[in-house]
Amino acid sequence: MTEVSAVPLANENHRHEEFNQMDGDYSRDSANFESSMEINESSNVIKEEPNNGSFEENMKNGTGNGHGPEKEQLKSPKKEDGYESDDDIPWAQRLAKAKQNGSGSEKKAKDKDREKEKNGKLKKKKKEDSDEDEEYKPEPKKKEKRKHKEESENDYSEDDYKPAKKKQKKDKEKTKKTEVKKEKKTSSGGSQSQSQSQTQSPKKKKKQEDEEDVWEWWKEEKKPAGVKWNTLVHRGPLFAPLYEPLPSGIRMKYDGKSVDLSPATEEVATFYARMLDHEYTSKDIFNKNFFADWRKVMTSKEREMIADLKKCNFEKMAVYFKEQGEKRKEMTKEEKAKIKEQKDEEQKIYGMAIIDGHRQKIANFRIEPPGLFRGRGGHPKMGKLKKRIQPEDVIINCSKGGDVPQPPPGHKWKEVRHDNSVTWLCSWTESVLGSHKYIMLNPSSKIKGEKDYEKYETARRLKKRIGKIREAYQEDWKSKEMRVRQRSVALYFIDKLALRAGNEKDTDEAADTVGCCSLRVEHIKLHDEHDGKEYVVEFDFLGKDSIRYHNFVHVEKRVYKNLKIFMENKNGSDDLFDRLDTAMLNEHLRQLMDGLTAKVFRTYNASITLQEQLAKLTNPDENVHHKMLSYNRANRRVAELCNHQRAVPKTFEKTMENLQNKARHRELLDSKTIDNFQYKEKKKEVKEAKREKKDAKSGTAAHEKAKKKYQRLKEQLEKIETQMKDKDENKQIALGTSKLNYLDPRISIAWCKKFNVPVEKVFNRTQRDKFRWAIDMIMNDEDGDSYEF
DNA sequence: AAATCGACTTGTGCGAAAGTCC
DNA sequence: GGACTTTCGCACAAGTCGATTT
Repeated sequence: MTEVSAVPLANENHRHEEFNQMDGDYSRDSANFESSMEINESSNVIKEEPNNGSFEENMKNGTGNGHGPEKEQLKSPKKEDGYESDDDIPWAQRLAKAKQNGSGSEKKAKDKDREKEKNGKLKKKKKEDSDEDEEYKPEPKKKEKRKHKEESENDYSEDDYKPAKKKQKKDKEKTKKTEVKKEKKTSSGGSQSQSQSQTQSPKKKKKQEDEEDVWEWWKEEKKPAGVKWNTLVHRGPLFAPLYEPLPSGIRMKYDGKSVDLSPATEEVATFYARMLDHEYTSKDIFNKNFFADWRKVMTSKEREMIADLKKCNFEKMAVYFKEQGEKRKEMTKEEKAKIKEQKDEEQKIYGMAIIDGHRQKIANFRIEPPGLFRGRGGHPKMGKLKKRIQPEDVIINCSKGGDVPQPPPGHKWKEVRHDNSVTWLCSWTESVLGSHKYIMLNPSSKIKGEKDYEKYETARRLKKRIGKIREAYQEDWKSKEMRVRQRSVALYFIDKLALRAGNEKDTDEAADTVGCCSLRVEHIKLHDEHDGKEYVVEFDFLGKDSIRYHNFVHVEKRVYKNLKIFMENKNGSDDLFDRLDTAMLNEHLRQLMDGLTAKVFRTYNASITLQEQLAKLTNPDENVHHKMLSYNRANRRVAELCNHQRAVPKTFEKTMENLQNKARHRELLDSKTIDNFQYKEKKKEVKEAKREKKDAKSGTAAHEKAKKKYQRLKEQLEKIETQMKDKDENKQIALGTSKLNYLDPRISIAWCKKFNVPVEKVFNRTQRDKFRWAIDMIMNDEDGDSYEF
């Protein structure tokens, strides 16, 4: 199951065609070009929001933010759609550059830029670079000059989204807005959100739509770059419940004897006890890390006594927790309802923030409880103690004024700040890796939604330029400069295989995983010929979350030869791209297109693949059920491309086993079980055939026969395999991640619209909340019909 | 100019809730 | 109505990428 077959995207030409064909879909209207120098300069000036009534009520004390009602935005020349030539560096960006260079004219700035580019190239030009088979000495360390200074502003100049088309419908839409509720409201009577005319499945309980207000931010003007909010009010984090010491009968044993531990020591012991039947506790690093950290919280007496983890017996604790778990399950309805009510209450109080006058859900308002760090893969820090977070560790970020959240009694915050250039509400430093953790808003919020929208807009812009970009990097395969060649080959992988960028990482701090730029020689194998294709690169490495990426990919001859060169005179543990890192790559990409980075390719290729596959697989005459099958298959192609396959879930295997046993006993075979039997049977046959083939003397007729049989059976097996795969398509591969993070929701929704599939079939409640902007844009806009499927 | 930091997105796994089956 | 499955949401780890520090 680990092997990823080469995805259909390998066919470059085909893809090119598709892109052009579908220009109308993944395209945009001419930019609504709002940026101006003034605004860029004063990006942190706080601007008063156009207020809606409830705002004041929510913000009882006003917000002494010192914001003035200034709202002048300089009109700048509208940029035409296009983006074709080299001259299309966004206007505002050029200005910024010009300023940096101390030159007033954008023209000059550009020239200077070109000069720099040239200089950089000349400087690098060495004798080593002759031609394709040049000899090149790998650098022991990658050290490349960064030639250009970064842009100082994130300007949104060129391709800001347009506020959705101003249609007359808008007024009607307005009525959909649910009331913004006051914080105080306790009357949670459910019957007031009748105005919701949304496509709601009738059987779904009216899930009290009272929480979040519908903020149609995509119809509003955008804030100047860098300003994330004008007012932000929230209640701070909800801390983990305090530790409750175990009942006196429940004790750990050391060396066979029950021991009383101090509360702190006991607490940490319970973390371990809870994980006893997890694989983690069998790992040396885990135990070593745990024990070291545990000892740190022990009293000196305890430390003296407890010297060996192996002599610790947590069994009694573990059993106790299991019992508690059982008890929880067996609680009465009333008890359960009570707990739920409590949770809802917490959600109401802590789970909401008011941002620019709108109530928005918070994603993770509960502070992570203490526990043992569960790193993935071979993480060097696994088992370390994740300490309890106290108010004194927490930084609060919110509006100035009286609505600053109060710390729990007897405590104070680490800091309260009012930084509207960031989106987080609270932050703290986590104790294992020392990295930052944040409380942020839910994906349905404006702040997240807008960012998501921008992401897909960038991907759309890439669509228009991808042809040229591909031409350019293919040209670079022949470059005299090794650094350029490496860059172009890496980019090719990122584009073709949707690899991640691959930042360097510290192996003392994290598991040894790689992405494109950090690939090492040992991660690829070159096959002059494989499976009937020539120039095949075999990738085999651990990527994010230590998920294996294993793929055989046919590549162009030039790429193949380049790889050979890159690998010359290197050890397996040497970097494949020794003259490249993500910073350089992204800097190059930024020069090709505003906002372009490595990850945009993943978004773009995922989205275009979905659209392409939907076009190919959808049959308008089929029923909704079949159409959904097609949709899921298209989605699955994307998941394959992104390598979002999860190991066959344990539950799935178990299910199969159970089914089989049942079936045997009751002779009641359902189709799933039959498939599974067939499959296993066939597999056995194949194995046998293989052995027969092996046993038969080569050259003899028997051998030939066995070989044929083997081939035939193998094919049959493959057929069954794919059939099963189809049936269980949604279980073998995790579609969720690509659906949530890579697929432009507008494609899915436009597809629904065109083929009369209810959106609810494709997106569940949460997803619809997250993608409300897209649903609105497509469903209420004739643009929605311009997608070609 | 590299190393580190900070903020944010992407990813998996797990537990609870919801659904299904007998 | 209880046992088992499947789905969903959340927790939180692990990436990306630009900014800041050294």
